[in-house]
Amino acid sequence: MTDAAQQTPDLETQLPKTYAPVEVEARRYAKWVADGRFKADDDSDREPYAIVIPPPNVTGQLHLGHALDHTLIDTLVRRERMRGKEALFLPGTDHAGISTQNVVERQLADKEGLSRHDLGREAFVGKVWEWKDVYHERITSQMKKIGDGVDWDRERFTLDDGLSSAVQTMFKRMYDDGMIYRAERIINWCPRCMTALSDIEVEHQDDAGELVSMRYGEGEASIVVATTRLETMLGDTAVAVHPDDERYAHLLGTTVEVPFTGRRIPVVADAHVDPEFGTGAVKVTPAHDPNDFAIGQRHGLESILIMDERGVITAHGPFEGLDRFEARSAIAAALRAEGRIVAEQRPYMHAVGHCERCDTTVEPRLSKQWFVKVERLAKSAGDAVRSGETRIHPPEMEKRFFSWVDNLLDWCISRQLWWGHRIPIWYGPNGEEVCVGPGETAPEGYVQDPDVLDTWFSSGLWPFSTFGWPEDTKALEKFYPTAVLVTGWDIIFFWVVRMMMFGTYAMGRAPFGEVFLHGLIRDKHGKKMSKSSGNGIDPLEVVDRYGADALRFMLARDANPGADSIASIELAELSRNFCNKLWNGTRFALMSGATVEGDLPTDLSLIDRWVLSRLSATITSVDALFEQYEFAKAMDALYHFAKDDVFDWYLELTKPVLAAGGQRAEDTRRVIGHVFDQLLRLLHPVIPFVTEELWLTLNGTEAAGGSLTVAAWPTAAGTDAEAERAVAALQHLVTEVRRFRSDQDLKQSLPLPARLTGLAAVGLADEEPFIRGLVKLAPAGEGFAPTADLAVSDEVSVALDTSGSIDVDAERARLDKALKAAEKELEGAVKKLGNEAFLAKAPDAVVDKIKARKATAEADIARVTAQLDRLA
RNA sequence: GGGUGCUUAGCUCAGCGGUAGAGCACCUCCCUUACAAGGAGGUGGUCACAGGUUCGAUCCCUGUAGCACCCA
Repeated sequence: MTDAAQQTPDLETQLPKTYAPVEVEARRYAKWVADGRFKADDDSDREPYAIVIPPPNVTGQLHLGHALDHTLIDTLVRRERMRGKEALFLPGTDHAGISTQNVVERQLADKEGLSRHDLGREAFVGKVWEWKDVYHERITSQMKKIGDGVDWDRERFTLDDGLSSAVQTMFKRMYDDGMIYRAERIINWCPRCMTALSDIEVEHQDDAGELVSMRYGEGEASIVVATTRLETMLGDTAVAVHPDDERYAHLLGTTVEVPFTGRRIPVVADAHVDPEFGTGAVKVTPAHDPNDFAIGQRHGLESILIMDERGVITAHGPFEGLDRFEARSAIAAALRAEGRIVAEQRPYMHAVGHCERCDTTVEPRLSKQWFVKVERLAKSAGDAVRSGETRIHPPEMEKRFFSWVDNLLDWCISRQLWWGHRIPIWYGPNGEEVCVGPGETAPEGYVQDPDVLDTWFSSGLWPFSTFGWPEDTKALEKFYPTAVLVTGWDIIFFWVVRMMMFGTYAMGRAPFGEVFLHGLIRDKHGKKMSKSSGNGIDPLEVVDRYGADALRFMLARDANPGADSIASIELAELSRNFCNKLWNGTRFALMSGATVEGDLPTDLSLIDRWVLSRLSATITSVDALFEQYEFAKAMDALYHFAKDDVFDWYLELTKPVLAAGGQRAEDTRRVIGHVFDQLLRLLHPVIPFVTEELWLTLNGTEAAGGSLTVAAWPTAAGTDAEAERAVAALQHLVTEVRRFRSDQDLKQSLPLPARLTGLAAVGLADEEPFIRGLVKLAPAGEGFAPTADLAVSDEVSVALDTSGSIDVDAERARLDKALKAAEKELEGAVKKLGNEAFLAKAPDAVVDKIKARKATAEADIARVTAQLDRLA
C-alpha cells in the first residue's frame, strides 16, 4: 500500500505473521552469552548494581517460584544495565546437604542395593559429586531457557574450593571469637535422616495423636499426668507441678515409681508448669523434651536417653528394641493392664514437628552438637534494618523480619551427614580440641570431627564468599554490598537473616541495601505449589508452549510486592498474546516505513505530539514504579501504553496520514520509529527475547553487533497537556460515533453524512477532515436531514443523517440510562452542598470539586433531555 | 493456644477518608491487507457482616464470621 512497504518486500520472510518464540529465544540467548552481554567488569568506572541469586538446590529443578524470583531479578538487572550501571546477576547453586544426600542414597539403594556405609565416606562423597554434575547441568539449562541474564563466568557452588575456604575461615574466626561452641542440648533429631536439624528445618503440622492420662504412684500418693508421647515415660525423672498448686502441695518432696523401670522419681515444684493444662501435673523427660530439659536443669534431674538414633527404644525392659511408635501402643496396653490409664483422648489434634526433608516425625533428643551464638549477630542484623542501612520492601514485611530476628535461639549447625563442609575441629588423644583454619594442618594423631555444617552456614556467606572473600578481591570491593536481595517472603528466615548476620559480622556492613520480598505462587485453589501435592506448573512447560517472554510477563504482571499470586497455564496464554501483539504492531510499523534514522521532526502533528506525550508519561510512571519494586503496576502501565495508546489509537490514527503521503507522512514515519524504539526498550528487561528480535530489525543494527541489552534506557521528554486534551476529545468523539453505529446496527464502514460542531473549542479545529476520515463521516451536503444528534460533550456535537428512521428505542434506552446516572450524580452533589456541616468543615478543594460535579451533572441532564425531546 | 495478614465485578487483583478501577471471563457486531493469539461496542459491584468515629467510611476504630500463613 505504501511506498515503504514496497521497499521492504522481504519483511514477510524476515518477520513472519506469527511470533515463534522457541527458535528466536535459543538463538538470542546463545548470542548474548557469546557476545558477553551479561559479563560484569570489576574495573569499570560505572556505578555497580549487583544481585546475587538466592542459590537454588543444585539437585532441584526450577519451579514457578524460582521463575518468578529470577524474572524479577533479571528485570531489575537488565534495566540497570540499560541505565548505564555495571550490572551483575551472579548465578550459582547450593549443595543442599540433607536433601542431596537423601537423593543419592535413595538412588544408590534402588540401583545398586547399597547403603552409604557400604561405600564408605570417601567413595560415597565421590558418588554425590558425580550426581551433582548431572543435576547441575539440568538446573543451569533451565535458567538459560527462562532467559536469566547471568554472568556465567562468576557462577559459584557452595562446595567450591573458594567457598569452602570461606566457610572454614568463617568458622575459625567465629570459633576464636567464642561465637561457636559445642554443647549438650535438646535438638531436633530426624530418626530417618539420622541427623540434627535446626529449628527452621522442622515443620509443625497438626496431627491426630492421642492424649493419655496416666497415674503415677498409689492411693493418696498418686498423681495423674497427661502426655501425647507415652513412650517417653521410660525416661521420666520427675513429675512437676506448679509451686502454688494446692492440689499437689502434699506431694512435693515425695517420690513415685516409674512403672516397668523400678525407678523412683521426685515430685518437684516448678513455676513454668501451667496449672490450667490437663491435671496441672506434668511428667518430666529431660532427655527428650526441651521444656523438660529446662526443668531438669533447674532441679538437677538426671537425663535418660531411651532411644537410639533410629528412634528405637534402648531402655532396658520389656520394650527394648521396639520402634518409638510401637512402644507407644505397647506401653499403653501394659499400663492399661495395670489399671494406670485414667483417660484416653483420641484423636487428639496437636502440632507435631516433622523433618522438612523427609516428613518423618522429629524426635527432640539430648545431643552434643555445635551451635552459633546468635544474640549479637541477630542484633546487628536487626540494627541494619532499624538504622535504614538495609530497607525492606514492602515495609509491612519488617514486622515479620523483626519477630524472627528478635526471638532467635542459638543455631544448631552440625549435621550428622557426609555431604557438606566438614567441621574443621580436630580432637587430640587426650581430649584436646583445635580449630583448623584454611591452609593449616591439625597436629599428628588428631582426628577430625565427623560432622558437617548446616548448608545455610555456607549459604549465609553467599553475598561475599561469591566475590572471593576472605581474599580482598576487586570484585568484593566493586560489588559489596550488593544492591538488593530478591526472594519470597517465606525465605526471610533462611536467607535474609542469615546473610545479614554473617555479612555484618564478617564485612562490617549489611550485604544488601534493600530486600525485596515478593509473594508465593499458588495454584487456582490458593494452595502453595509443591511437588508433593502435585499441583505445580513446570515453568519449562510454559516456555515450551508459549515462550520465555510469555512466562516472564505473566509472572511480572502479577507481582505485587509481598502479595501472593495465582498462576495457571491459561494466564501464560494471555501473555503470549501480548507478545504476539507487540510482534505484529512492530511488524506493521516496519511495513509502514517506520524509521529511526535522523532527528525527530520539530513540526509535529497533533497525534504525534500526543503519542510522544503519552510515551513520556509512561516512562516517568514506569521509572517510579520500578524504584518501588511495583512490578505489577509497571507492567500494567507498559501494557496499556502499548495496547491502548500505541496499537489501538496511534497506529490507527497514523494510517490516513501515511496514506496521504508527503512531508507529514515522512515525519510521522520517523515518530513511529521513535515510539517503537522506545517501547521496545521499556519492555526489554521483562520480555528480552521478542524485543531484541524486533529492535534489531527496526534499527537494522544486527550486522553491526548492536543489541538492545546495552541500549540506553529511555528518559522522559516532557508531556504536552494541550495535545493530550485534544486527543482525549477526539477519542471521545470517535467512540461516541462508533457506539451510535453499534447501537443502531449500522456498519462502521458505511459513510454517514454528518455535521460536526464545536471542534475548535476542544483544540480540534484543524482536524475535521481527519476525524471524518477516521469514522467515515460524509459531508453534510444538499438536503442534509439529521436524524440523530450526538452530544459528545458540552462543546462538541455530531449531527448525523442516517437517511431514514433510526432505532428510537435503542437510543432512548441509552439516553435514559445516561439521564438516570446524571440525575443520581446531581442528587448526591446537591445533598452535599446543602449540608452546612460539609460546607463548613470540608476542605475548599473538595467543596469546589463537588460544585463542579453538580455543574457537570446539570449540563449533562440538560443535554440529554434535549436529545430525548428531539427523539420524541 | 499466641501472632500476622486477607475478605472489593463471575475469576485474579489494584485502590485505602470525598459516593468504585484493571486484566481476564461474559454479551453484541465485525475474517476491514499488522495482528481472529485480532478489532469495535457493551453488560456487570448495597467494597464479608454488625456497631462506632467523622460533615462524609470500601478506606480509620471495635467486635463477629470465614480463609490463609507463621510460631508454640
